[in-house]
Amino acid sequence: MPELPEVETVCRGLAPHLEGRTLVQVLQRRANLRVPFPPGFCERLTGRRVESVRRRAKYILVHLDDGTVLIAHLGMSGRMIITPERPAAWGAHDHVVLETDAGTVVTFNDARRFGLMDLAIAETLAEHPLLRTLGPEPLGNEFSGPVLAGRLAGRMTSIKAALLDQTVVAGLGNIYVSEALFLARLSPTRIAATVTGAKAERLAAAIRGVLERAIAAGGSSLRDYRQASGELGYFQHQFSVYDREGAPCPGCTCDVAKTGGIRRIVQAGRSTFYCPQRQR
DNA sequence: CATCGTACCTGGCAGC
DNA sequence: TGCTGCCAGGTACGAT
Repeated sequence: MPELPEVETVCRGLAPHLEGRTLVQVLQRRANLRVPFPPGFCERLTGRRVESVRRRAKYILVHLDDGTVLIAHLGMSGRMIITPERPAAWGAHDHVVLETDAGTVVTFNDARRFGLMDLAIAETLAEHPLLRTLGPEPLGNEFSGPVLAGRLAGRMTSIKAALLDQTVVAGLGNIYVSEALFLARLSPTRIAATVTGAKAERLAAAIRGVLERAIAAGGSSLRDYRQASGELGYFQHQFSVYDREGAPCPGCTCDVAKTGGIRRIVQAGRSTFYCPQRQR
């Protein structure tokens, strides 16, 4: 999955093809993804004009002219494929198809089906169960060291696990949590509640910085992730620690033969990568 | 509430 | 060349 930078990249790729266009045909090629589609899914979208394509956390939000909002999540393996016309044959995991009055076709493809689509009403969007409990947007004006520290207060779990919790801060995933903790020089095993003051300032700045740089690079292309345009992102070449077990720490000068370089541990069932010398 | 383990689903890859 | 087991960007849910 795509984390915040990949979802942002997908939204930016979709916007020019969807905004201002009318959805002339919507196909739903199976009954459910991670959850069932809402009743009347295709009918409620067909004939509607798209006003905007936005992002909240890792959700894509497509606002339509009647106040309906299409909520889409890419899960781990979801992709939006844009083609100038309907493909000759459907792919094995092409689940939803949106065709615009320009003839452009957007196909939602998701092999693992951890993604989902739902419909909401614009006026009550923030109260939707999928969005209601989300923490602040890390690229928003309201996000800061003190805000982050406040949301970590009282949390006795690791800072790694806390940052993966979308109610603490929205949009981070397994890659960018490792990267942000490295940049902030904080150990992933540190108790979340101990990240206060200057440490929280460092972490908030690291989160914002790494997400901004990843978006500028078009996201990270690992395995099946691609931009909506089909292009690869390039941020994976800039990872400091993620998937770099045993590699030299880019911030340290110590001998890899002695330190073992970047270390991989498992927290809450997921890989974490970090430099034990540099991160405390 | 906070926290943890588990489940969901498919595909790619290393190792035999 | 198979086969097997492990791993993968996420989230929800139940148990404690």
